Amino acid sequence: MRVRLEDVARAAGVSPKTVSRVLNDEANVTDATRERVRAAMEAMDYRPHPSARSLAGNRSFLVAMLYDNNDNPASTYLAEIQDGVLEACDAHRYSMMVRPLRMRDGDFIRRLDALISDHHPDGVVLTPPITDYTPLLKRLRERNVPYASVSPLRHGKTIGVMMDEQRAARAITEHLLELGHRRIAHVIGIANHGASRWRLAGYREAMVAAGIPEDPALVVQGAFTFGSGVEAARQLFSLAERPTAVFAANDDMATGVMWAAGEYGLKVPHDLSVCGFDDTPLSRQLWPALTTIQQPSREMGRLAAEQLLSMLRGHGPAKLVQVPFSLQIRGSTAAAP
Amino acid sequence: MRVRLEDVARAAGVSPKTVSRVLNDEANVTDATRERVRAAMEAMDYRPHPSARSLAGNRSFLVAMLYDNNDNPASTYLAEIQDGVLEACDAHRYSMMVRPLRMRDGDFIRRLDALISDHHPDGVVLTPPITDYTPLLKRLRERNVPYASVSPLRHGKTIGVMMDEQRAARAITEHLLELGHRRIAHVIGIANHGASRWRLAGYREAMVAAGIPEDPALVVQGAFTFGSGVEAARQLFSLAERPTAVFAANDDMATGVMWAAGEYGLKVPHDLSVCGFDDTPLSRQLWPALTTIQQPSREMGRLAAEQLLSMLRGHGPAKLVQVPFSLQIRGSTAAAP
DNA sequence: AAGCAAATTGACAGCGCTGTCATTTCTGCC
DNA sequence: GGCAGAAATGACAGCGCTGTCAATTTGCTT
Repeated sequence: MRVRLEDVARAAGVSPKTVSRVLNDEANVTDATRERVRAAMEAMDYRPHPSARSLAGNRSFLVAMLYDNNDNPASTYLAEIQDGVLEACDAHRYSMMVRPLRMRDGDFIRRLDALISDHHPDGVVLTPPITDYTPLLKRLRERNVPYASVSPLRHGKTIGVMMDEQRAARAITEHLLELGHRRIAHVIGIANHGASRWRLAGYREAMVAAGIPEDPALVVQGAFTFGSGVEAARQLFSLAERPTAVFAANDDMATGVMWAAGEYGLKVPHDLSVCGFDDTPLSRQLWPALTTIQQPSREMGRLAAEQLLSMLRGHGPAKLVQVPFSLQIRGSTAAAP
Repeated sequence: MRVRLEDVARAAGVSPKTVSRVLNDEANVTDATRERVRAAMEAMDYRPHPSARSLAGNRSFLVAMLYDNNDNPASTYLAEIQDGVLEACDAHRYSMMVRPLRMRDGDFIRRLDALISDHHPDGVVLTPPITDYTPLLKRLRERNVPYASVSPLRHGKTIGVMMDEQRAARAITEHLLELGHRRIAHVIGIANHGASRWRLAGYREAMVAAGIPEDPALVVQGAFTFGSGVEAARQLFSLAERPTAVFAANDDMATGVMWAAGEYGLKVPHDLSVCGFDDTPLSRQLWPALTTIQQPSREMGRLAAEQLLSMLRGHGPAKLVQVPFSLQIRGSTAAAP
């Protein structure tokens, strides 16, 4: 038989309401009472019934994680964020549900409404690129559902987590410059994604600072996929004056660049330096291993959820926390030929 | 203000209980009444409150998907299954929660217990490799939680979904044999995973049928990762008598094999044919594209959940459904040199 | 047309919690 | 020591549904 709050109350010699107060960390309970109740809960292995809690308390203890599984970045990235969000939710005894939302499909606002009406999440975690989709943000505000974002494009009053991607991109470009490279190409990610913009901006910033005029032929469009990296690289390698280094906006594209280098008989890193962004597991498995920027995706998911939860629980003002990046220098970059 | 069941009842001129019956597709409601109630629900955009439903009805309308994020196969595989499970749950208005369970950690039974006590899932979907972990299955039965499995190792009374992986592996090996290959190597996946066993068995079956004696040097251990594929291939390419074809137990390892081929100056498919298993997005992006077995992961997730739900809803006996595979012949395999 | 079983519908309590507000118990202070 | 005000605790209703069982209606027989 299930242990109920009432049973705990009887065991601890207090009223059910007091047990409820302890359960919810409310004020106005003496330490002695609190301790007694805690002990009773522990002893009886009491587990509050989430449905009863949410029915009576008018909150769901549910966080929904929204992602776009159409236009999405690498699925390992999302999987890691998901793990992080889950960890934070678990820690605070919230449950989490995941929700794919295809923004290209027209009905996503209806699907969002259905999610809210059907499940009443207390809050929502947004992942790129839907962190930046204005109609969606608007609807969430209208419906009064708090949200936290992972790597949002705008940093206004948004809460969540971000990394200084522009500075990271600048750092990795500077690494190439220090190795003596001058003709450094950049492969852009999907247009309009914040990640693409920042990384391009960081690349440009470093080049300008080094006094190298921009060569438009060296900046080519990709789409975050391996295949788009291959395409972009073929374009670059067909140039009369080839680049000696390529900075791709993510690891998948960088891998594509390395693949294409093989096709053109270019040895990495001897003839061509390549670097990426994200530090996916793949990047370490390549040979040579890929120089890249480590982005702590799992941790970012955790922190975003943590901010959301601290807001939901009224623990002071939540903010947009910044996580550090780290430049992982590996075998794919070397001195310019 | 929220529309409640009572409001619908008033609008339809029936008792709340009757609306409840319609909501739950129960018997003993005349078609006329049912229709009237349905119309009222529709008109008022009624959404039942899940917590109230589960509190009163003693069921949660929740399905948990369990996976091992430690020892896991490619995360895209899990992501696809997750999408499929979600689709099925949505269709039947169940909610879904995901649950990583690291079987290498000792506390996974405790974590499973916590999941059950905290969230009361009505059922559980198991993904490889935890489909086969006996203590876990035992605990689920003890706790009386129904489950469905994706690609379970044992096919006893388990419900869920499977593919005839052995026959698929045999088919792809036969494809290599038809191309004239005799020295065909196999890279095994993580030991004990059902996938590894079946694929090895299918390979052997085809070789035996073709009358080719097994050369133990051609069967090497891998671990489903790109890196392990590279390692395995290096081992194979160092052999005095190299294989002319390699069948790797999944696409990631096959990609590793192709990578290593580049290191050894072997042109795929001219000098070496390579094939994989899974038909991951990556396999199409490679050049040459990878010959592989298409496994409908998303569909498998959906079907497994569908079986579970039909069992939960008492819609006849659920079973272990089988999905077809399809051999995707692409550029990475060609006639033996 | 009466009579009976089966089908349909409804009344009501209660699932396990929390919100509201009343009550009791502590403080500090003159 | 007595009193006001704050802090701690408790009583009780009710969140939105469903299970149980009783009441009513329907369909069928004879």
